Amino acid sequence: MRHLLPYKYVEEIAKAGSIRKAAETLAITPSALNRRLLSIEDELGVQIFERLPVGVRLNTAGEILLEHIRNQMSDMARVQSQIADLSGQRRGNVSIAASPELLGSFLAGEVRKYQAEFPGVTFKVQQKFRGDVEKALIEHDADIGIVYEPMKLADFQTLFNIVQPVYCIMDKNHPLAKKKALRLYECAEFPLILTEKSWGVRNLLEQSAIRLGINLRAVIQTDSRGFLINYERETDQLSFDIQVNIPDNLDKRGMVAVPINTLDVPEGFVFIGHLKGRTIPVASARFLEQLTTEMAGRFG
Amino acid sequence: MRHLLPYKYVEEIAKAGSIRKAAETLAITPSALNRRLLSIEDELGVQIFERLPVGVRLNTAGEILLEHIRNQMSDMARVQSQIADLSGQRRGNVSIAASPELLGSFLAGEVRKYQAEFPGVTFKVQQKFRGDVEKALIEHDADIGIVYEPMKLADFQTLFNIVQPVYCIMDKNHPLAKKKALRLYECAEFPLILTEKSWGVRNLLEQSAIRLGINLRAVIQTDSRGFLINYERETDQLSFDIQVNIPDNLDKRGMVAVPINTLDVPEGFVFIGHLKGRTIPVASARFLEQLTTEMAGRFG
DNA sequence: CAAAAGCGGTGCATTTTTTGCACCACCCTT
DNA sequence: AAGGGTGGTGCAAAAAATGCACCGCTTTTG
Repeated sequence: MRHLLPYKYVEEIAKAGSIRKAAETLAITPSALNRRLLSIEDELGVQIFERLPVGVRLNTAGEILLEHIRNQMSDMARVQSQIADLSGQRRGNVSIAASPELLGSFLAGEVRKYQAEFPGVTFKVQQKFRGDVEKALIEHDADIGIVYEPMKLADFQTLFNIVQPVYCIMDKNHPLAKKKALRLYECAEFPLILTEKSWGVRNLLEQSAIRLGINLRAVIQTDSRGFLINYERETDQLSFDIQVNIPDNLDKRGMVAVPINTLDVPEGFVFIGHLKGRTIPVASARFLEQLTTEMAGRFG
Repeated sequence: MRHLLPYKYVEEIAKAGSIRKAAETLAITPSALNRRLLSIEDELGVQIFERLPVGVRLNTAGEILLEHIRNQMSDMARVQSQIADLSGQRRGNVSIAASPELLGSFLAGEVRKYQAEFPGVTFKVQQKFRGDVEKALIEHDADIGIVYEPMKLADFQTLFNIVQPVYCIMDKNHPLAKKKALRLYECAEFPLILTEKSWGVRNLLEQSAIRLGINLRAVIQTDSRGFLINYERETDQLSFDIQVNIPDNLDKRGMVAVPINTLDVPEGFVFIGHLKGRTIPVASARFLEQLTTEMAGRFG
């Protein structure tokens, strides 16, 4: 859309913090970009950026305008998506910001299923920690937010939520493998594979450990789910995950998943939704629908 | 805002139903306007208007786009208003769509009071019948809606509502003038000054009359409040209005207002609000605030 | 039934706008 | 004091938008 090029320029200048840098990434001359900015400010009657010796920075007026710009651009994306949908073609981009806990096999499977049906739809999946999912929505960096144990939900329009108990994953020959449910102190006797503290599961475990006076001993601490998958574990080591991520074929890999007593470690909540007051593009809305239906069917 | 000129063009073409006519009111050549439209459709990848032998008409895609355009333009107005407000100047336009019942002395007084404080603010006051107020909001023809006895409120965000009983207005020497409250059959014995049936007050009266088996005899029927004000009435004639429109100095004009028994004629409701999901400009928001505060104080 | 009038669309010359280049004044870091 | 960074500006070139004249078409009019 050529007519909202000025918007793109403002956004880029704000992001780069300098006209010259923005001009570079926009592939135009600083002089041209500068003049466009001046002309916008002229039309608006006020400055949008305050000029610093090292560049420019948005002022209050600029922030108001930038919010409008972001709304406007993503609403235009919605319009295009909706128009494309009219002619039967399902196109567009589904942009998801999710906590790392939710980026497991489940989400990947759902994306694949959706793409098989609508090959014209592209996906953008970003990993964001609990507090940052909402931020990504606010900045229109993502249409859909999926959070485990969110920190706040002020601008978050929840469309679906579900409880997700924490499971302990171990070798099928592990001493605890035959139990129906585990107490946390039982787990604490073995070497643990844990994620970073910023993950929701780890947070639940730590808080429970503090409350119960238990010390969790991490032999491996990582923030990478990929590493966890590829790591060939010792038979006595334990790891943790939420229900949604436990694959059906876990036993074929010689592993089992045992739930942890919810009195010890409370169930966490998964929230799925979008930014309050937004109408998201058709493709995103449909994927959201598929996601929640599937979740409700499998874990409701 | 030069960059949303294309939007203005699309809106005007849709309104005019013909490129040539639109070009005339936009003061440009039909050729130029046509090319702009073609370029927009080209960028969008689909036609926005279907071409008829007698002109053009929006298709579905065009309607989706037009809704976006209207949202976008009025949100830009809000941004400008908010930015202007930052620098201490209160500027902008307050656009009101109100039922004729509410266009009496009260609203006029409030507008005057507000303009005395903020001379930079302009007002646009449109009279709309009950069902059309909401329509004006949807089409972004007005920021604020004020309705008496609305027909539906699907897209209406109510910020304030208040009951408004119907009063009977008469000469101070009228036989009924000394009463505390009137029954409808008492009024029906005298010649009545009534508004058109599309007015909410008239509607309330008619429905009550039907229910009670009373016949209302209108000696004068008008849709003009101005006429009512200037009409020098016979001493036995009765007119009706809602509480909010009864001026303080009514007795100085030798008239009195007597409420009608609410068992006969139920109280009507006044709703004040704006379009759902909108953030209205600062000036409008402030005026809305003044309006509701004043109403609550005087009639709450 | 033919002429006239209205419609959207297009080629071309003209006008307006935007861009790129070179350069200025300024501030901070070195 | 020098060097590298910043935003801003005059001027010529490039690009985009516009107006004019005209086409093909359909509906309306006489």
